[in-house]
Amino acid sequence: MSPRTLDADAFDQRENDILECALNFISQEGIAALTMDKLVKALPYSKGTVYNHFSGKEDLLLALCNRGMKILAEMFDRAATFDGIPRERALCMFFAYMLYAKLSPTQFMLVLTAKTDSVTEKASVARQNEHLELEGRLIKPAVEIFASAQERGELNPPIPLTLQQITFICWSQSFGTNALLNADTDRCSARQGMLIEEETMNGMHILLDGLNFSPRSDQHDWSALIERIKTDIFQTEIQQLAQMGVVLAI
Amino acid sequence: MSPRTLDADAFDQRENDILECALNFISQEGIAALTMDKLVKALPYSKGTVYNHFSGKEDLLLALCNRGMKILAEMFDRAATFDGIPRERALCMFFAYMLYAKLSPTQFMLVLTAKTDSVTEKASVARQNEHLELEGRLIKPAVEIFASAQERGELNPPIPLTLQQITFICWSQSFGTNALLNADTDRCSARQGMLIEEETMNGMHILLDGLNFSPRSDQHDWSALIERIKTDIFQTEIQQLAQMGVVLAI
DNA sequence: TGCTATAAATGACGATTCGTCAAAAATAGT
DNA sequence: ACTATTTTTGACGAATCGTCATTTATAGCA
Repeated sequence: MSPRTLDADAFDQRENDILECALNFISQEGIAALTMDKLVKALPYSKGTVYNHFSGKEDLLLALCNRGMKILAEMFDRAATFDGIPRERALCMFFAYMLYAKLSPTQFMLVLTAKTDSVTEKASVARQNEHLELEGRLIKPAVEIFASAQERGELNPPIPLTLQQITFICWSQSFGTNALLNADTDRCSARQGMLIEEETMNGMHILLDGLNFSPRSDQHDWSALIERIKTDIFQTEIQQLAQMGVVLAI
Repeated sequence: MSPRTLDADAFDQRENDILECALNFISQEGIAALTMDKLVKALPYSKGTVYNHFSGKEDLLLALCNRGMKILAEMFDRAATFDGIPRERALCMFFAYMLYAKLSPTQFMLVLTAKTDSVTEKASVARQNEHLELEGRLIKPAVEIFASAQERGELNPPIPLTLQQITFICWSQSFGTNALLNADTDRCSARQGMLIEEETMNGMHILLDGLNFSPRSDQHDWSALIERIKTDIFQTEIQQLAQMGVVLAI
């Protein structure tokens, strides 16, 4: 009556295979060079199967972006567990964002692509909802850090702001810095000599000082904090960067 | 011996026609729907002629982005002439950025597209150099404002920063806010209820306070400043927004 | 072990899109 | 009117997209 073949996790596994293959391709050849035909050729599956997972190229790109955001969410969760005062935890979180941008530049740049109309217009609704949910999940630990700071009286913005607004402002800063500095930097005079790791920290300190988030940037040993973050929380990521030949400037 | 037909400004005029047509198309149908074939059909020129101006679709998009940046540069120049203290002029400038993003959302979003690899990889080198030069031109008046503030002793960052770094930090903040809030906002909980005009100003005040850029946010009548900016400098733009049915929340 | 009903995978196909280039049209001097 | 040269044209081939009729694989059943 009902004999059939269903896949349980095999489906997810295969979806991951496809995404992994697409990421490899993009990393080597660039987004522009990725076509569904070429991707299929590099895959042990057929075109129909790929289209069974993704409604099209844009949907696949957004899925890849979301996959990266899950990794980032995990890093954020880890940052939230950092054993320190709220301002230290906040810095740890945005340090994680910068680390992700350096570690997976291709996937980070997909966030830009995802915010582009071309994708917004063609990716599947389900995938876009997933993207928005992930944004919410990313924001959450940050809001909690600011909340705990507020409870402890360590956060006193000069103008009335909700926790969401405070989080959003920091997110904007961090996003902007990563987006602008992840692109080729040498040729633009305005960005010449800027390092993503330094400017992320500079921007954050200025912002947190502006929020009256104590202790202020000149009342604490922040370089010691960076060292602790690097060894205690993100040792794995630092090692991965080292394997890529990247050494942080801070 | 040498009889021929050359175009002087007619060439530029036609290039502008093409861009205008492309912008109309994108505004109505979206970037994804724009194809060279359709664009040519909507144009009194042939495909070869269009390709005589632009090396391809990406090149055209970047040209459109650059065209918008020229308008923005003009707005920045106007902002720099604002008769006020440095912090007022700085706010005026980033107010202009926000205004541009609201006034020409399509063109603002093209900046994101322009930073995407697909474009970076396919647009012509000349167009990309133009883009970088325009970025430099945009930054310049901002640097000068911070320089004058520094001379007057009104700018005392808690950590040592060059004028370029200070400018970059503010640019990042502004760029991030505009980019994140220009996209559809309702569905993401993290951005719910956020207004681009409010958050731009909030972010800027926090940042400038963090830079010890006097007078601080709570030591001056900034709402009066906004009114002056709206009537004295950007009256035209405010009217254009009004015609679009948009009224600023501030 | 066959047999069957259904799910899943396949890849050939038509429709678009891109960018090119040989041919046609336009132009200014003679 | 003729000519040398620039400019425009749009038909073309290659590449890409997404679909869908067909084929293959599988699980239960006799």
